[in-house]
Amino acid sequence: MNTTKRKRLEAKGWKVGSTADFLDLSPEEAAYVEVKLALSKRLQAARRGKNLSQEQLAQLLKSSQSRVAKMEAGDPTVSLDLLVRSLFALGTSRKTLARILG
Amino acid sequence: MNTTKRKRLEAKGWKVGSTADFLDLSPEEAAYVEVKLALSKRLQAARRGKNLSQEQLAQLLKSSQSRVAKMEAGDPTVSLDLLVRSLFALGTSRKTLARILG
DNA sequence: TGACTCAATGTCAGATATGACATATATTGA
DNA sequence: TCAATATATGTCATATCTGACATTGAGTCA
Repeated sequence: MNTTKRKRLEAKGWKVGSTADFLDLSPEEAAYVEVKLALSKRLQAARRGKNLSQEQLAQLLKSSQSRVAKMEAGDPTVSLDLLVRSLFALGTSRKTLARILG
Repeated sequence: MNTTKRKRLEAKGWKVGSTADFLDLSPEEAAYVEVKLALSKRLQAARRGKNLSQEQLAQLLKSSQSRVAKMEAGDPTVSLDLLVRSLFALGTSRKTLARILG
């Protein structure tokens, strides 16, 4: 996805609405965004399920509270890599990861 | 994963061997690497299945032949984001993606 | 009220990924 | 064999992501 489109999404606040809202996204781009959002949600759920604060999770990940917040908010500057590694760090299995995506 | 570990992996040529070879990887790191490798393999299979050269795929992705080669080789400098977006660009569905991971 | 914890958001310097390019090494077909 | 074509590998400037920090606001409890 190019930067232009990202900024547009960012401006629109694509973290909150349903993915169907995002106009003029190619199917590939939409799928990619959906995947990221699904992982975001799951990350938050996993963290809450373990009764961890964002700060605590940040320590576990050797990251920062603000980045955790951005991960959970579906911020466009958060990579899939970081989301996936964070989920693994929380004990999510490959199988579960697959379930999230499918 | 930190750079140090990455470089070690890179030096060892972690693209070729089985993932079990990679000593002293935490379970999370191993899972992450395995996921990337699985996607790499699938990308190459998908490309070949469509009888596309790396150069042709690169054009489709607006990337370059060398980066496609690195994606397929499981090069550590290739992000999950790029792999996933590339698979989507080749028509892979979310469901299929999930199957690759699970 | 005020002190405290948690989470959201903006910014930025440094780290990492990227496309592009050069070049080397297959692989293929005549 | 030769010459195309395909793929691998190294490098680099630029783009993007990252952790860290500051700040804000919301919620809780006494």
